[in-house]
Amino acid sequence: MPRRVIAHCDIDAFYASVELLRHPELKGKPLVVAHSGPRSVVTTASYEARTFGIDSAMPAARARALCPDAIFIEPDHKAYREKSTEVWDLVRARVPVVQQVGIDEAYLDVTAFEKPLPVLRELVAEVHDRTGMFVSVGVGPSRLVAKTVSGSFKPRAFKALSREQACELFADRPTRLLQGVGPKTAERLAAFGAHTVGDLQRMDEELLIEHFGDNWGTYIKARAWFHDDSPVAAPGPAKSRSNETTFPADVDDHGQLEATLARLTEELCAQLQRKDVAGRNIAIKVRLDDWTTVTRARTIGERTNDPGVVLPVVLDLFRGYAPARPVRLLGVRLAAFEEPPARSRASQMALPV
DNA sequence: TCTGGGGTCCTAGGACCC
DNA sequence: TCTGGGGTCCTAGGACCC
Repeated sequence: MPRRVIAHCDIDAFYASVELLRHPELKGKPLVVAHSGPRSVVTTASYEARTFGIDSAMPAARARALCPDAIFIEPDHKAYREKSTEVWDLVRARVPVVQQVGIDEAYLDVTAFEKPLPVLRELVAEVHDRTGMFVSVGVGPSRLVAKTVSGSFKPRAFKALSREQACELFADRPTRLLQGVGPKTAERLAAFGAHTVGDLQRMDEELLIEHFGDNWGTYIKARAWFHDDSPVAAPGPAKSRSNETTFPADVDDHGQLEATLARLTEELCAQLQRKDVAGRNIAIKVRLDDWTTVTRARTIGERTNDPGVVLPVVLDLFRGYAPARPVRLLGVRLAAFEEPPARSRASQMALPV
């Protein structure tokens, strides 16, 4: 793998920062962007709110308990999309290889620049001047190093680290720091005594492979040493689209559940029609009051985005499962957007010439 | 204080075909 | 009466990410 210079750019407290631009009088106050429902979670907390222990994905009710004086703002996704476009258009105007990840993050391959850091400095300054957003930047030989650096030094991070420096600097941090190690893997690793990145670095690879499988064992061991050769590449077209909703209170009336499935299906099909894609795989998702999650799927012969075709399948899948407990969440999903596979010889022969 | 919504990728097992 | 090996497609669940 030839030498690479990768940057990870992350807009600081993105949604909260957009709100502060529109409501400058709130500057310095703890700000929480979250929907108002009883089961909503925090989308973004300003850094003032984070000092109270509030963080993304936390139940909004808990955030309110932690900081009763925090100002809660309903998300305005249209405004965030527009601001996001402004920011990443400026980035793409200066850097040709950009992989956007979500609304507020991107990886940049800046290997081709003779002096990447000054280029990135100027970019951060320009983005702030023209959009009001602060971008944290981590730089390293891989996406993993860049991402870990930006995440560890934000807000307003600007730092470059070699792989060796990352191995040393993050050795005492929890394994969870590594992108790819989620709560479950961190828990399993802890059961082997691997609590920190350094512990994982020292762990016997054979033991990891034995317990985590060939792929995953090799992968997390490499991550602990910050080895990562994944390229910065624009993602391909979407492989699936879905629409789901959590009820404010659990629902056990099947009439109401089916009406919700009909609405979700209509909305999803309308979205697919706007994007001019159609799928052959139709799936439903049902989450019960005890948090068990069940999916049922069916692949049909022809691609479709017609609710008249999709809804009967959705309802059939739902009736086949017929949840016996109150339902918390319902979802509908379409996938398999690519051309159907070539027909088998048998079915070809069955067709008239 | 109970835990959103939109995605991706991986695994395991079964059906079916050659 | 017992029993191959490989490949593809599909379903269901789970982990993870933003």
